[in-house]
Amino acid sequence: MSRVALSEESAPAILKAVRSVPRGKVATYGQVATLAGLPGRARLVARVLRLAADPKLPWHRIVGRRAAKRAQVSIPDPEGAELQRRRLEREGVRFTDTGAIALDIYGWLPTDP
DNA sequence: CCCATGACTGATT
DNA sequence: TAATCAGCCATGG
Repeated sequence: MSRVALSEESAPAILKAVRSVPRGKVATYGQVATLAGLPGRARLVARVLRLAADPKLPWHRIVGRRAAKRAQVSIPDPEGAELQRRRLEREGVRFTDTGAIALDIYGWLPTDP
């Protein structure tokens, strides 16, 4: 009867971790997964965010690790990627000339609120 | 059970 | 820095 998908079951913890990322900072999918107690489930985090309908959710603060070393926000939809970038820049997150994010500066460290 | 897909990631080249 | 490859995990056909 209760055959609920794992993504639905883990959603609460994942969304909570996402909401814990402070403004002006960014976290990676893998980081959020670990924070949610689901190490190694980065793709699960991505799935949950894609299906999340909560407009209050700061999903734009979650980026792929690739976004750190080079330009790639992981979002398939070009419009969504552009929206994410605008939202981040609005919070003070700056991108390099190549379109990458300096995680060593804006990457969130749970010990740095 | 096999296979394909994906808002991922680390290692290699 | 960028492009590839190979693992990885959950979901759905």
